[in-house]
Amino acid sequence: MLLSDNGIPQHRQLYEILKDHIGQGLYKPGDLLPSENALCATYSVTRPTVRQALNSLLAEGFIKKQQGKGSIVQPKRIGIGILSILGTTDSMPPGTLKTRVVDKPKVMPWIFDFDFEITKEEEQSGCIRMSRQRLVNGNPLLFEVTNLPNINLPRFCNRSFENRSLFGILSKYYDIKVTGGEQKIWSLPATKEINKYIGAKPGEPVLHLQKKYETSRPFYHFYTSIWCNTENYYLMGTF
Amino acid sequence: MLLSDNGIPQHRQLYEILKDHIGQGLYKPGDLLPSENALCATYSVTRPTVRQALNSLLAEGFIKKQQGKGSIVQPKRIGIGILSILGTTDSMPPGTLKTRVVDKPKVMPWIFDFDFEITKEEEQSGCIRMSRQRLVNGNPLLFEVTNLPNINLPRFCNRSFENRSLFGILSKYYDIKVTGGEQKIWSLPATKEINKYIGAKPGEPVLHLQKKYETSRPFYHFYTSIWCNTENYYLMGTF
DNA sequence: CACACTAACTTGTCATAACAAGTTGCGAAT
DNA sequence: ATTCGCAACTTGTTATGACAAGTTAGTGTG
Repeated sequence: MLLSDNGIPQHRQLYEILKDHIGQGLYKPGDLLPSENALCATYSVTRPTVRQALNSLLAEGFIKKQQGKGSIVQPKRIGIGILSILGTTDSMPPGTLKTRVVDKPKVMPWIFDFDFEITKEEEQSGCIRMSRQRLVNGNPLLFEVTNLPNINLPRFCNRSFENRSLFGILSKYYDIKVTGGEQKIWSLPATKEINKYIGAKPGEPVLHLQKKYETSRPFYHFYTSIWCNTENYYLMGTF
Repeated sequence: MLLSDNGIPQHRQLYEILKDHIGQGLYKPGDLLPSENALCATYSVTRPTVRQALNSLLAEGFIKKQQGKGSIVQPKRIGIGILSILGTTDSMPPGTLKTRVVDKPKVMPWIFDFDFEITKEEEQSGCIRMSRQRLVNGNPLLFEVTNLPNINLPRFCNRSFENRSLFGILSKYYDIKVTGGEQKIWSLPATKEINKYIGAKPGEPVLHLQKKYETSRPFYHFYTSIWCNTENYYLMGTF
């Protein structure tokens, strides 16, 4: 079991493999991952590579590390990683999240209902805007509006996003990977509009996130606004 | 300028130095830090050490890195890091945050108004509880209740926390450093009690965080609840 | 003058090596 | 049977070296 020489760094490949294994239950919460040296042997890489992969898993809360003991798999939690670099889909245990497209992606002028500066080039290119509703265990919990600059994304508006990950589509078809970003968080009363999608009665407190994502394509950013009904669920993160 | 051989790892020392330099304005937003090789030479360490320090600064949003260019100092933002591993005090630009102690630290039985499990040992030891109000530019914005297990913290209740950092006191006097943690975030209506401290009228949406901190002392955790008035400010983070 | 190329930077990735520090289990001594 | 201590693990830290990949500024050509 070794890693080929495509363009993807080895530590990234190993990260994906281990994340999948944890997601599939091959390692259960409380279990130890194979030791760093064991992973080195299994995948024919060296410790710096393995440690980079493990540090990514650590940063996103999938494992904890304890010196002298090992890498301990953490229990899956609703919303883990939604505050970190993961997309909404990747931050939920597989199967718990359903996505319903409310407004299909459509090219339009920018609507500045989010609070980040965009560049002139982004503004002139126009905006691809879509909105999606997210259901956790059948309950509508999140409403998400995504704005992407309309730069070199052929056929984007024709793709299906029903129950599929935006991050996955950007990565697979356009080789755009999310490298980081920033977010703003606050609390506000639900509006009638929001009520329709996440079932929070108008006036009830709702969690609001605005995110700016940076990507592997230079100067290409995109922006999402998320409204979250936190009456019965909360967002969770590790640090 | 070299780093001595005390117990603190070199990458940690370099991290602190660079964080201070950025905080003091020696490097301004948009500036490049010295290159990795230059830092190696200046502090007589090697690249893995420098890169570990820079990665910590990156994770907490103080810098961004760009391949081929360098490490770019980021603008200071209100609340940066409050969602990450930094304490409230360390996550604000120096001078903007004032702390007022509402209830001095006091030993008492645990009050489970927070939503984390604690161990039997923690429960039996009792709890040191304190509450503080945080003012940003003179405006009361945050109300913070801290619960620590009463285990081997001599003279803790006699110390002054007025305008001082809990993280700093734990580190300086008890050699307890925060190594990580988890948090839950949701939105709820302000109560009369909360209204007194952060000026949000009862019923208005308020941001609520509950944090569990893990420390360098094995099995020692502490817990904070934070209420935040987000009418005019928001919390911000990077990822 | 405008453009293309190159050299000299930067960070990113990865291999190899050694020792420190924390954890665990086993075997010997009590 | 219990305890102690050591050996064999684990991750943490740090050094050295090499090459890949992205940026920038200057150089030379058209």
